[in-house]
Amino acid sequence: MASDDRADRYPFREIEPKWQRTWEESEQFRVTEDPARPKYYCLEMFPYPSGRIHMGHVRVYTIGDLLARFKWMRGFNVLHPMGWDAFGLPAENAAIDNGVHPAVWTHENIANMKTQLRRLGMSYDWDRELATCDPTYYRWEQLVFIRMFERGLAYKQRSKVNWCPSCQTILANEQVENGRCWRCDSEVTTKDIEGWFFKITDYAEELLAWTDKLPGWPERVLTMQRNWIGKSEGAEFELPVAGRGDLAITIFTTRPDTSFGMTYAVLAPEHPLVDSLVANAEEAERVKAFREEVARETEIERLAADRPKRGLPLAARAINPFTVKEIPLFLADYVLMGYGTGAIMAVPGEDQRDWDFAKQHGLDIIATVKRPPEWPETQAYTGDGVKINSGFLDGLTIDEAKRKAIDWLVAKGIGRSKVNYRLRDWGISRQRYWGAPIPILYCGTCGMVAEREDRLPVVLPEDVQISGKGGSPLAEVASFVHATCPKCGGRARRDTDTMDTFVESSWYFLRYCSPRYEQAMFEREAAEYWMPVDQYIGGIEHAVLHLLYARFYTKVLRDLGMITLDEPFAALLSQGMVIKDGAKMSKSKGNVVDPDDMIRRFGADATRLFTLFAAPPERDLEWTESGVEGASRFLNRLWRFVRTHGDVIGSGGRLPDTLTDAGRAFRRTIHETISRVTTDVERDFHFNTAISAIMELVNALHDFERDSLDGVAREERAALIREAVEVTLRLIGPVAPHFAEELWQGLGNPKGLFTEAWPAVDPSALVKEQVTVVVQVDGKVRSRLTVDVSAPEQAVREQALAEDKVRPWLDGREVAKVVVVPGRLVNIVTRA
RNA sequence: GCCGGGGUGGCGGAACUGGGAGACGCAGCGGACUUAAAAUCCGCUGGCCCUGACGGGCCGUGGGGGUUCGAUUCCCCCCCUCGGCACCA
Repeated sequence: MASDDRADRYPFREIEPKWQRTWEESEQFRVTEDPARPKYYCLEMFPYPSGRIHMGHVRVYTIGDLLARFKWMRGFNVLHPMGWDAFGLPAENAAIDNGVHPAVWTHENIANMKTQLRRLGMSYDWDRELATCDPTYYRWEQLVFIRMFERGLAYKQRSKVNWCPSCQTILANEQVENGRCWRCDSEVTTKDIEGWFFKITDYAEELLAWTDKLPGWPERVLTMQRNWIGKSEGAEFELPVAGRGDLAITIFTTRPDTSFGMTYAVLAPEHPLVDSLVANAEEAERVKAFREEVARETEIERLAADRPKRGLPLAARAINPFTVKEIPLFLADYVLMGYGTGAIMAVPGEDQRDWDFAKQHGLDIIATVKRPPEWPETQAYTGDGVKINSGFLDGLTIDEAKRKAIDWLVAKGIGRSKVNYRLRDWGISRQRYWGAPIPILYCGTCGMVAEREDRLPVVLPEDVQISGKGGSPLAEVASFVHATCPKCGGRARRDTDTMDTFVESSWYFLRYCSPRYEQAMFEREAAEYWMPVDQYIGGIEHAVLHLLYARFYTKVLRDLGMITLDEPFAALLSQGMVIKDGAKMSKSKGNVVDPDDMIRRFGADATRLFTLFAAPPERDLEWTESGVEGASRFLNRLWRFVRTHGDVIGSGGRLPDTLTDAGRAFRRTIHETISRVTTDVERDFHFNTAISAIMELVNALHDFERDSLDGVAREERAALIREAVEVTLRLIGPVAPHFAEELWQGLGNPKGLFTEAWPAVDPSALVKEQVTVVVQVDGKVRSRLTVDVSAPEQAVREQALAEDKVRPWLDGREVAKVVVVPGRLVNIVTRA
C-alpha cells in the first residue's frame, strides 16, 4: 500500500497544496490592464455549479491553464478568470427534492467546486470570480433588457412555443434537440402562450456573414451555425385565386426559374387564408378533420423520414401568373407554416417532394430544365441545364432565368426577390424561479412598462415556495408581484417570468474585464483593453446555443453604443469528450472516473499530463488508468533524474566554446525540442505531440548522461545536463506546474517558474554539419548515406550510385534518371 | 438529401510544404536487479516470407482508379463512420 509514498516517487501530496498556497498568497496570477504588454484573454466556458467537477471539466480547464501559463511565460499580460453560471433548473429541482433553497444549494456547490479546481492548480485570477445569480451581476442584463425593449429588440408575443412538460417551461428552438429537451431529454410539445423574445433574426445576416471572418474557429462549429441560420435566397410572389379578385396567395420559392412548371400550389394546413378559401360547410368540415389529423402528429413523428405526404384538395383554384392557367390548390402536411410564407408553388418536374405528391394525386408534371439523356423517368431533376417549356425563359441557364423571372415579377408588381432564414427569434421567458427577473411591469392605466433604470436591480425574492407544480413560483410572492408603476406611480404587477440562463452567459466574458465595477455592465476601457477573448475553450455542445447567443448579444451591446466590438471570441477550441470503454461517462453506464480520486492517487500534475497527452484536444479522449500510470511514471522518472543528479546539475556552468560531437548532437536535441514544443503549443494546439517531444528529450537526457561519461569533458557534460534539465522544466511547467515549480526552485532558482521566460531557441544549436540521405531505387529505400550538409548535389548523386547496397539493384538495368532532394534523398529511376 | 469532420499496428495516437510510414505512450515479450514480487533499469515489439545465423525480400495508411521519379499527403469515383441541418419550398 501507499507505494506512491516511496522515496523514488515524487511527493505530490505535499508539493501540490504547497505551491497552490504559494501562488495564491503571492497573487501571482492577478492582473490589471497594462498597455505596455500584449494582452492575452484566455477563457474556458464557465461551469454550472452542479456540485462536483467531472472529467470533462478537468479537460477544458487543463487546456486553458496550459495556454494561460504558457502565455505568461511568453511575456503576455494574461487574463484568466473563472466564475459560475449559477442560475438554472437543477438548483430548483434540488429544492423540490430536498427542500434546500436554490441559493444555498448553489453556493455550497460553488464552494465545493472551487476547492476542487484549486486542487488542480489552476492559474485563475480569483479576484475576478463572479456568480451570475448575484443581483450585482444580473442587474446589468436587466438594464440591457430595458434598452432592448425600448428598441424593439426585446418583445412580448403570444405564439406557439416549444414547451417542456417536465421542466414546465418554454424552450428556445436551439434548446430542442431532435424533438427533445436539451436538459432533461423529455419530448417537447407545443403550447400557445405569451413569452418574451430577443430579435436575433435582425442579426441573422450579420451573424452569418461573420462566420466567414472567424479564422480561429473550427470549421465544424461555423458549419453548424450556418446550417442553423439557414439562409435561402429566392423570390416571393402572389398567386391570384381564380374568380376571387380579392384574394391572392403569397408563396416563397428558391427556384423562380421553374415557375412555368408550377402545376399546382400548396398551403400549410394551418395557413390563415384557408378559412376564406373554403367553398362551403362541407369543405370546412373536411379541412377541420384534416387539420386535426395533422395536428395529432407528434414532433417525433414529423421528424421521421420518408413519411407519405398527406394532402387535401381544395375546391378553390389559383392562377399561375406565368402561364395564366388555373392550377389546383391543396393543403398538405409537407408545407410548414413556420417557414417562408406557409405556401408554395409546386414544381414536380424539379422538386422531388412535389414529384412524389403529384404522382400520388395524378397531377401534371412539366419539365422546365433540359435533362441529360440518361435521366430516369422516375424522379425530379434538380441539376443544371437549359430552360425549356418556359416561355420567355427558354434557352437561359438556371441562374439567368432566376434573375429574369424576378425582374418580370417586379415589373408586373406581383413579386420581389426575398431572402429567408431558418433562424427564429430567441425565446427567453422561463416560467421558473431560479433566474433573473424580467424587469417589466403591467399597469392598469399605462399598460406594459419597463422598470425604471434607477430602481434596478429587480431582485429575485428569496422567500419562495418552490413546488414544481408549474407556473412561475414568483407569481405566488405578493411582495414581488405588487409594485408601483414606474410611469404613473399607480398599482402595477410585475412580470413573473425569468430570463433564460443563456442570457447570463452571453456577456460574462465582458463582466470579467471589470467584475466589481458599479457604474455599468463593464468598465469601457477595461473591456476595450481585454476584449475580444483571444482563446475561448469549451465543448462542442454549445456550437449553436451559447456561442450563437453570445455573438448576438455582443452585437446588440455594440449597437447600444456600449462597446466597439463585433465578435466576442477571436478563436475557439472545441474540445472533445472524455470517454471510457468507448462511451461517454455516465452514472448509468458505471464508467465515471472521479477527478478527486485521480488527484488523490496520482496527483493533479499526472492527471493533467495524461489528459493533454492521450489525444489531441479536439478529439474524444479515452480514459485509461494505465495511461495515467504512464504519465505518473514519466514524471517520477524525471523527478528521480533531477534529484539524483543534483551535483552534476549544480556544477553546470557556462558552455565551453567548442563542443564534442556528442555534446553538439545533444544540444541540438534540446533546442529542436524547444522549437517543436513552442510551435505545437502556440500555433497548432498539438499538446499531445508537444508532450511526446518533451518525453523524447528526457529519454535523450538519460542516454546522454549515461553515454557521455567517457569522451565528454566534465564541464561540458555538466553544462549540457543543466541546460537540458532547466529547459525541460520550463517546457513541462504549463502541463505539470507544481512538479516543475518544485524542481525548479529546488535547483536554487530564486524566482518562480511562471515568472521566467519561455526558453528561447539558439539557432546556432540547430545547425547541422551532416545529414542522413535516403537512397532509393525506383522509389524503394535501399540505403542511407551520411553526407556533409554542404556536399554538392553531384557528389551525393555519385556516392549514391556507387553504394554497395545500391549497385545490385542497378544490375542489368539502365539508369533513366536520378532525382536528388538536397538533404533528404536520392531516387535512382531505372528502366530495363 | 445538403453541409462539415474522420477512417493509419493489439490500443491511444505521430508524420514539416508530395520525400525514410508507425514518433511518443499504453499493452505484450525477453533480460538485469531481488529469496520472491512490486518498483526500477536495459532490449524487442506492423504483417507475411527467405536464412543456421549475420542479414535480406515482399506487402502495408478504408476500397478502386489517376497524377508523379516518389502519395497517409494532391485529383476522380466508391464504401464505412461521427456530427449538424432537413418534407425549409
